[in-house]
Amino acid sequence: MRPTVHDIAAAAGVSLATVDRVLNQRPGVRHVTREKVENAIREIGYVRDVAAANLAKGRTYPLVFILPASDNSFMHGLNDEVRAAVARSPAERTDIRTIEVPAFDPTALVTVLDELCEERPSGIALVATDAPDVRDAVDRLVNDGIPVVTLVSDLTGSQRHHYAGVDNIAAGRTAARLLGRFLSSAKGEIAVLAGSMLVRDHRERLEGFAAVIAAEFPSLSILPVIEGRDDPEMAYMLVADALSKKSGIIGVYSLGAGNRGLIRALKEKAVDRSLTVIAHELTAHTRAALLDGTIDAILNQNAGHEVRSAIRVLKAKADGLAVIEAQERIRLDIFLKDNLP
Amino acid sequence: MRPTVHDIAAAAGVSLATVDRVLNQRPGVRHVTREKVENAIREIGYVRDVAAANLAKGRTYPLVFILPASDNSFMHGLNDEVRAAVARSPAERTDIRTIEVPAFDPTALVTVLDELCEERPSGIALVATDAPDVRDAVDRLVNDGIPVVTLVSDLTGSQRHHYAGVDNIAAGRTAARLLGRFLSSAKGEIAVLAGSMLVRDHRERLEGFAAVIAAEFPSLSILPVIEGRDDPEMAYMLVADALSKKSGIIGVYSLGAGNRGLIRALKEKAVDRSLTVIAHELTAHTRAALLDGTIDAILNQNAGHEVRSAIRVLKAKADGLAVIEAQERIRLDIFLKDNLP
DNA sequence: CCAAATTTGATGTACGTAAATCAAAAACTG
DNA sequence: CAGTTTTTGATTTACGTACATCAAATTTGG
Repeated sequence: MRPTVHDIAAAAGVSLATVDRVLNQRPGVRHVTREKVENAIREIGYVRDVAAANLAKGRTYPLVFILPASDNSFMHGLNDEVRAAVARSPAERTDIRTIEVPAFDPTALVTVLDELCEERPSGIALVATDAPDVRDAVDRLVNDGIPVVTLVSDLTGSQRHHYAGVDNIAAGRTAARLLGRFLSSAKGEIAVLAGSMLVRDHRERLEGFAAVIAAEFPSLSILPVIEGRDDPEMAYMLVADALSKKSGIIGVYSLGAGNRGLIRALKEKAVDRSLTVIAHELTAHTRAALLDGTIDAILNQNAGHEVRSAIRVLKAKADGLAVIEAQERIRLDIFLKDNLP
Repeated sequence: MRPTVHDIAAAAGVSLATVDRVLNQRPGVRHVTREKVENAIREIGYVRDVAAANLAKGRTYPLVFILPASDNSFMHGLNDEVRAAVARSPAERTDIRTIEVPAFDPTALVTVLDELCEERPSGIALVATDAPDVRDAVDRLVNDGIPVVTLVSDLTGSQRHHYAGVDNIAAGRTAARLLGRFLSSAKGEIAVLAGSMLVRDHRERLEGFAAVIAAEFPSLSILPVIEGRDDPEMAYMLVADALSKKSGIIGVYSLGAGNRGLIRALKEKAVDRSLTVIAHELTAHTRAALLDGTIDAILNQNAGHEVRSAIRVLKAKADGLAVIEAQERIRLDIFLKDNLP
């Protein structure tokens, strides 16, 4: 059986109360006694039974998720996952609240963050808009001792405790290599559809994509980025327009959301052309497009994993525990029509 | 605060003892009373506090992992993950034992399984060799009420409770599409290196691979499968031999283990040829080969996820709880040189 | 060396559930 | 309706930890 506090007390030759004082860093223990206990803990390999501890403490973790109010499938999916986490709340001792803010709006985000400074929840997860004001607001929270993790998109230069999302530079590079190899030695132009260069994840994907295309696929040239604000309608118009005007396009990389619009544009304007298309985020729309051949590959981040990881990290930080970075790494999924879940 | 057993007792107008009898299906409760309690549980939305229950029960789960004694990186990795799970045992209330059996040896596997029938652990996970004798031995265990999950490779027609591994047909199909698209319209032969057709995962990968190549890439033809028994030495000799004799080979699919040998053969015999190579399992060797361009893509199953999933499922089955299949789905990782972890 | 302050021990209660015991009540049986 | 069986209630202990209280021992300062 694993050792308990009683075993430590016996091993260290002190009382249960003293062990408790050491374990929970309460005052009133002499230095020598504290060391005796700590040695005993190490020697018999005691690890606190977290379940029992939480039971005794009756602790709950009030957490806040700040999500952009974007009308695209990915954000809806992210919302669903947070709701699923709320449903698991009783078992996980969490108490999760969601706040919606306008997308790509640093000011709104800062307002919300500053309000939370007062409320002092156990932890905050936010989809960051990458702006200095937001960074400062986050740093204020961090300095106030409130754990903060960025979700999906990171915040440059901030002191956030953790980023729960994929490596977007790697994602862009991967997209480039897939596109480049699928197109073999063909020569032509690549259209890139993004949401906004205001969010770091989109900027990084583009950066990685452009780097690999430039270095390894010189026969491909990248057209100026189309910013569709993750909005299906806007994406449709912009992409349809580009396809009409540019006849040299042989590939498309959609690195943001709003793929509904992209797919519609492709079906209307590119039926006769054999485009190679790579998109991000597996949704009902992109899945159908992958299956019918409109899209050739989908890069995906699993929103469920991201939400669960964010919660685990926030809880750990709230308790001052270490995070196993390797375990919290969010993988980049690559889907072809054959390995869809 | 979430409801407790006391709340149910009050709501149902019965005593705590009766609630306990219903919750833990103990005898001595009239049908009407039982229903009263069950209604109360449903109405106030009670969910058992598993942490508290486990604490009270002091329950542990003796589990057994049966792994093949193969000297390749993947199996070493699997072993490491099981050891990591052993390290987490105290926190997870598991008590995990590992048994090594000779690889591809149904008889040895059956012997071990039959011994476990006596020992009656809480659950068994095994890397199955796909043979009727093994299936019968597993079915005996299942009929004895012992939870059994297959790990990495499944067992045809058996009543095992769960399979913790990737969809190998999908994996084979994915490999075929990647290879086909990377090779574009090139014409030539594809060499396939497998471990053994005695294990179902390898058979299924081949099946999926061959199906897609035949249906969608008619310019490619598949050479007779090379069986390297997941052994690096054997794989080296067989692949080197094939590369020397067949000059029409333009692609290689390695669907099993022993890639150390494959890589050596490729470096020695195919420096001058531009082969497209897809292999399974990310190890130190395949990773290096992917980075230096010897391998073009790696399909991977995350051994850690498989082991953790197997444990979760075995525990759930031991307690007669339902498994959330979607959560236990093991994803197929696709690695290019750009998205390595 | 005495008083004050600090450190330690002893003990009890609580968290939510499991499991057991024994008594009381209710339901059946003939 | 008495006697038996079944069902229910009341109560207690336990799991491992947290936390509070009060008394006792030890150390410290003057």
